[in-house]
Amino acid sequence: MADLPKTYDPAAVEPKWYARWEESGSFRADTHSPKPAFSIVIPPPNITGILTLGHVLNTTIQDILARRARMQGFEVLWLPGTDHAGVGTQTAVEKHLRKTENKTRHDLGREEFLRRVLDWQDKHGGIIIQQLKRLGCSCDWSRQRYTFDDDYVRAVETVFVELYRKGLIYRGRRMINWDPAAQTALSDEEVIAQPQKGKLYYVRYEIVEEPGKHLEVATTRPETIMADTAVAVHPEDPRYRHLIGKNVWRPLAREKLPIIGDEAIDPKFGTGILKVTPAHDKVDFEIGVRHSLPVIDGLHPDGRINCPAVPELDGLDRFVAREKAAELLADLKLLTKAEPHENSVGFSQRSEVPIEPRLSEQWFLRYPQTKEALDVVRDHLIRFFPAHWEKVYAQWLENIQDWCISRQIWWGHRIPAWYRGDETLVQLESPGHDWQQDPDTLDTWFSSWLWAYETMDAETRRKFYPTSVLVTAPDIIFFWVARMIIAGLEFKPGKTPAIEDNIPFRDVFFTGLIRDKQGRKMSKSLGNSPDPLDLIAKYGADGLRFGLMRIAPSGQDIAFDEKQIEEGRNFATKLWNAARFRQMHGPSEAAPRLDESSLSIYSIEVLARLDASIDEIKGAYDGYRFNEVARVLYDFFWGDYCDWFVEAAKTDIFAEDPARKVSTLAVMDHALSAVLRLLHPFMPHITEELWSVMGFGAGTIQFEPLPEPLRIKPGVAWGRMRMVYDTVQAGRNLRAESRLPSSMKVDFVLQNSANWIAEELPTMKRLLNAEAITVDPHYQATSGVPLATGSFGKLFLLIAGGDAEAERVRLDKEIAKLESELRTVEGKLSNTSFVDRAPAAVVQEHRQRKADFSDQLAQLRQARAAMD
RNA sequence: GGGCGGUUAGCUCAGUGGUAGAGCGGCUGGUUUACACCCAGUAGGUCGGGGGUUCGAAACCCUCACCGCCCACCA
Repeated sequence: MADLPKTYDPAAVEPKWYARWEESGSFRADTHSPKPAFSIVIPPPNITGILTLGHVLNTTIQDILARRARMQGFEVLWLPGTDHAGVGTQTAVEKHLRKTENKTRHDLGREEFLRRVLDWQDKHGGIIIQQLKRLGCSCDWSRQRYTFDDDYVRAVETVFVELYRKGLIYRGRRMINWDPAAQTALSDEEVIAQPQKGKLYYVRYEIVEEPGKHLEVATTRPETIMADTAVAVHPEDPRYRHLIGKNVWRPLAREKLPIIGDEAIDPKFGTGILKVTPAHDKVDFEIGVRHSLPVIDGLHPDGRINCPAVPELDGLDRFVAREKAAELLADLKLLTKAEPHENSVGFSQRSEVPIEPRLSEQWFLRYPQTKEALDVVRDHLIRFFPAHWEKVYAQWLENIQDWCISRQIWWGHRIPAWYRGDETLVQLESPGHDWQQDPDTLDTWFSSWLWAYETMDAETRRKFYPTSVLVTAPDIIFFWVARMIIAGLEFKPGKTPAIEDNIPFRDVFFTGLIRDKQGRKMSKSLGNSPDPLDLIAKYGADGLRFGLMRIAPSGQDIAFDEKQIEEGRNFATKLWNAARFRQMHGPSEAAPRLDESSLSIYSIEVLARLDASIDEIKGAYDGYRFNEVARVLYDFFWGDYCDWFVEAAKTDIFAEDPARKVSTLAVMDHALSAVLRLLHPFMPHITEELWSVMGFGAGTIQFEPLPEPLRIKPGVAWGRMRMVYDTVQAGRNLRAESRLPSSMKVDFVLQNSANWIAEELPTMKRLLNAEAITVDPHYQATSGVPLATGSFGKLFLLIAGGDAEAERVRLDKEIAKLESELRTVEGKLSNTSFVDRAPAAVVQEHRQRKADFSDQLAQLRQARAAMD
């Protein structure tokens, strides 16, 4: 048995064990294993991403589940990989290009740009994998996958072709969300509505048939007036219904527009009249379809105005044009007013600019299996933790719209569609040299939704699909979770066609979001996201993991505080030192023998509490309450085991009776061994190190079975132990209330007649730091003796050496305190700049205090001298 | 507009019908032979407001307020 160093050094221990685990193939999943299967696929981080606290939370939970499953005897597959992250990666490379070469991707051309992306990927890709390893993640790295692996790409394309042939994927000219910065279409999910302060402009449109009379229209977007093709009122609106069928003059790019009636108009908003701009608004587009209105596209793809008829506006950025259009209208005396107005504007999730609703030719998916996807969650074939996410999920599926899957970016899976003139072919291979492939790529999520099974070969799938649990953040419940469920149900990759064999996972655990202390989301731009690698350097991976898990309540947001990580580190140190203490008293037993008849009451107590903790931990795991598991382990180990049991056990350990010592050390071994195993999923490195040093098992802790409760029966021990602890607590309290230094030796008298107490007196003396404890059922105290009453009877505190000794101690304290204060004052007064510059009154006050302190001190010293 | 979370000690959070808890921070005391990344003690809370159910509510019901999130075509 090696000696344990005085302090635990995670930086040395953690990488050592990780390397050994990898070398020994501990994380490898065996498809031929007879053990039952447990599997998780990692939510693939972006290939060029770096580790965030969110990843730490997410992957620590997965690691905990995987490691626990191994100890429970499952064959575990934790399948890792990365995502090519289409828009995200492309944006990063474009930004870099602009900064270093002042070029856009169009300057380079598609081929060269993609070469640059691959360079970028080679340079930055995979960093996050190394970081995950540093955290201790027990993924089967031999199976690492990438959404851009050749066969994965082929699978994505095949799915596209298949869905096209089923008629579920189609190409159409429809209203989509256009990102003018990235210049690509986006799905509805990639648009984030944000309240925006703007103005509501009231614009007068002259009625053609009634010259001089106007209709007033309220709009937030005067720059799109040139693309108006009608004005609309509610057909029942008494103010305006007689005007339906007449016309107005469009105030910019003057043109005759019909006044139409449509139910979609809210008579209570603004003036109750809507300008209809079918090319630039979803509602307007639908109105346009109902009334066969022409569609005028008044914007360039980059968001500039496209309207040569109004040269003042043509070519201006849309937001500049908004101001300018208002000015033009004001000049024409057609702007009545502009009042402040707050409305909700859709922003691109990626480029953070307002999206532009735009009519565009794109590829769409009509979602299959939506009803089935609802059913599997509602019927709990797939269980959500916490369950309230079921409602959010259902709400989305019930209102689902077709998914715009084509993107006008270059980094991604190419759409397998081929064109020649008016002909279109959808197939994997090019039909011939005179055919042009569709230039667009697919939404990244169109590849991610196959992740749960396309990362596995047929054999692996037979053993490990469906996966046991998915651990993810709730912000991708629609992007990923829901779509994976749909993909599983649609493509049926399972071993039989049965629904339960094809859902991608049985449980979904939604983590919380990590926020900073002010409750803000962690973000790069705010700079409020600590680098997990720094935290690992400071506190160790185990400390970070445990600290984070202890404050991560199921599914609730977490306010991050580095203090919590520090506590995780402290807990690791505590564990280390408790093991050191055990080790100092001889070698541990791998299989300690516990003879129930010879156990001390403290042993029985700690074993019973261990039993209870094991039960609580199991219950907490069943509900994915990881913070509860961590809390139970922390409380049991630090409180029950270290603070009470070890301290009480010292009586036996330092005493002469070998039988009691052996028994107590056996209990320590049992408890430590159990704690190490229970803790291993949370703190894999230190537990492995201690397991090995203590010699609890011949090999790695990773596959050791978890401890089972002994079902120890406390009998009379519990009551006795409780009484001892109560006495100790009361005695410590007495001592503190009497303001005695904790180092000062004191005597206690316990007024109690139980004869078993004699046996426990040495332990009570130790815990109370008492010189002596006398048991006397008939003790008569003189008045004024401090006393406590409780289950133990009465406890009296006697100062060894009598009251005089107590007084001596008290005086020494006060003298020391006064001396210190006096030094402070004298220090100030000897500082010339203080004496010269401070207000005279302040200096005077200090002099007074110096005099007072000196007087008091003299008196105290005199009194103290008189006692000797 | 609809939905979902949350509001408990200075801070971060536990606690789902039975005497308000932990850690940190504060204060007091401590070189007790595992650990100062520690030990002992202690102060601090009309559990967001109001109403109701109950012998009893932090917890259950109603309502309001505030914070956060999600969904939604009010220009």
